[in-house]
Amino acid sequence: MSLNDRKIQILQAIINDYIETAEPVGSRTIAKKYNLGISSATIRNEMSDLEEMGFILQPHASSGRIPSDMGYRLYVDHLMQKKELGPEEQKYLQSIISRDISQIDYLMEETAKALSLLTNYTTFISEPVGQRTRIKQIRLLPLDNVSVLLVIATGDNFIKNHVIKMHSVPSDEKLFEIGMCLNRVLQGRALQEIDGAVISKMQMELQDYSELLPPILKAIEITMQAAEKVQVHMSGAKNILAFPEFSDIQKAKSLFQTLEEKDVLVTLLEESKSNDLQILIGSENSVQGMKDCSVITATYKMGDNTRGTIGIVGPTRMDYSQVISVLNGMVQNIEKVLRNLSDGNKNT
Amino acid sequence: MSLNDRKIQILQAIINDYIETAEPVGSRTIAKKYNLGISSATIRNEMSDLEEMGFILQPHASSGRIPSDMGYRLYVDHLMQKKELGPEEQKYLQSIISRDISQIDYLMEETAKALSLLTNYTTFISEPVGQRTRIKQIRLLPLDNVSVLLVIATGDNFIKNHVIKMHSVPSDEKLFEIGMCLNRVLQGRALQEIDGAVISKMQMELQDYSELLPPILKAIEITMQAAEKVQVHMSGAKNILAFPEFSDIQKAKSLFQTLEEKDVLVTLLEESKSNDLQILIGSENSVQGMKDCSVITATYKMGDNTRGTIGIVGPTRMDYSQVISVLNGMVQNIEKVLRNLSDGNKNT
DNA sequence: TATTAGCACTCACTTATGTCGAGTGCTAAT
DNA sequence: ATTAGCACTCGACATAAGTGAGTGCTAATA
Repeated sequence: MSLNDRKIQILQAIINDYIETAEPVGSRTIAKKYNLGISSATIRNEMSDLEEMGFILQPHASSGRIPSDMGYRLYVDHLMQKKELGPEEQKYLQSIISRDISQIDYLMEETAKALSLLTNYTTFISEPVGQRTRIKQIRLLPLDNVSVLLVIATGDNFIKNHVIKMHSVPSDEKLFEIGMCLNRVLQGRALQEIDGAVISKMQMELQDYSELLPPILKAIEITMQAAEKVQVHMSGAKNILAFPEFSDIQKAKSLFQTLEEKDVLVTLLEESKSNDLQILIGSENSVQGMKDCSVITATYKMGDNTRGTIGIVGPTRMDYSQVISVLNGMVQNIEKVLRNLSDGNKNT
Repeated sequence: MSLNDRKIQILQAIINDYIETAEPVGSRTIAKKYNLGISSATIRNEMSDLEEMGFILQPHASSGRIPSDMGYRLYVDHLMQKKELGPEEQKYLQSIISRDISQIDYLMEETAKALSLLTNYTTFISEPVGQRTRIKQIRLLPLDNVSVLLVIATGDNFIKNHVIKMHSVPSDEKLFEIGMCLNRVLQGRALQEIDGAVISKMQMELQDYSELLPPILKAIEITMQAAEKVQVHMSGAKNILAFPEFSDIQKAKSLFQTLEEKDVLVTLLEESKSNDLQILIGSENSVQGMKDCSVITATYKMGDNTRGTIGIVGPTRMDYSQVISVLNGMVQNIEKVLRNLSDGNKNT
């Protein structure tokens, strides 16, 4: 029993129909709707074979067939034809990009919103992260007479701040001096590389300010820890409720539960980071609680090794080709915006 | 027909029972469960009166009664007895606070999570905002050979950054000089107070750097605009799905829709800011799409005039007294953390 | 030999019907 | 003023019958 052309045609028909209607599809429907030139009886025989091979299954005896995860996998890998973006979608993507976005979290928020609106699935997206764990530059600034501002620029040009409270604030010059010293010693280092040796070196150099060093080091630690945390933005969670596969409130609730745990999403996105495009269908997904969903992730780059990931979650019966095309379009857009942000607007 | 003691007892019984069971409560239930020393027939007569007065209503003829918004209002204003926090709740609140939280958005996130966990309702919380629109201090720092970092401290000691890209970066000293000038002119001003006069004054003082001023001003504008946007964090949206009043997927979906629009939430929280505690019951709520919900908001302060608001949304049949006690406890906790943050840990 | 028409059978879904129980309002007795 | 009693209402639930989309199998056909 081989997967001949006709079987593939039938499988394709089943998948297309099921993606559209969410109803198990029967032999007669296929015979009528898709002109394959064969009768429903023949289709029935072929479907029986397809089921035996594991590409489709029956929710219950004497019902139509639905694609299995394996069926979707075949579809995604070999059958699906790539859709091009429609003009109105293209226009919409443009309109997102055209606005003046310069705050990274705002860009993330808007992107997620746009994607969930376009696809009607749930979107999440992680900020671009690269050399974020390395210290590029440190500064100390006097803020008022009890506060010193610690500014740390990380390797991927993200900025983190921390206000340090002190009983008395050293002069601007002294702070500058301390800052320069910190810079000399810590530049290029990650948090976990700041060990005893490094600290005692700083203590040596900053003997005159020995009482200032501990709070500053503490602040650096806190700040770098925060910097290492990857932010993730989500949008369109409500879309889940529109799908018949989640009309059971319990199912919807448990998926929501999963989506509310940011750690899970971060892990998921981080794991996908090495692939430009990754499709996880149903049980292929390692996240418990998403076994009934498919997740499509796409990675966007921002020069060097700085990258972030977008994920779209939907029922396994999702419109893979549409999501992929929208995702590709969006990745291009984001990369364009980020390029503008990092070197396009020099001094103008 | 007056609202005598007995009627109030009955109303209270109805409300308590309905909050607990979500089922319309009948006269016989009350007679059996609450020992009021009167028969179900008498209760029936009183209930008929209470309905006429508008405190309760019948979902359909020949069913039990449920409280009306007006009934809840009476309950909240006069009948409800304030609950004290249980020991395990108190402990839980302590455990949230005891952790070392120094990043404001992390504090918000954790607070929201804790509240939604404790109450089983949906929580949202806005960051503390005060003199955020006023510039307290401006600095310019060289970052690398194409980037200058703009640091703005706002009146309420929040820090905003913006990376400005330039073809060539002036020396440290020059940037310092420019920064000081900006400081002199802009300190204490809000974005909308930077008018033509102010700008030309800066142009005068910074003649030598005339080509640098426009991008810097642009960056200041963008940064201050971002600073004015109030961040709001939400948690526990999924809890909505557990309530029978939202077992209709459509209803749940439309509430989700509302909750996903951050602007709506921000407005809601901002409007409540002048009250320490505010309770909006069902139709009292001005937000369309929340007419079937009650919203309890509490405001926390952080010295001066800096304050933020916490909101908890649930069905009108929510456990008002529990939410209020948890909310009060949490406000105290947050204020403690914020106090520590702003002056408790001076130089230690 | 592959295909197809025909047929019996399955099973979810819908509709109709009856029963149950919690609840009400009214009336007459206490 | 209160209460017991009674007729009535109406949603919830269970049962039964009918419908339709679907299947698998068999025998006839190209």
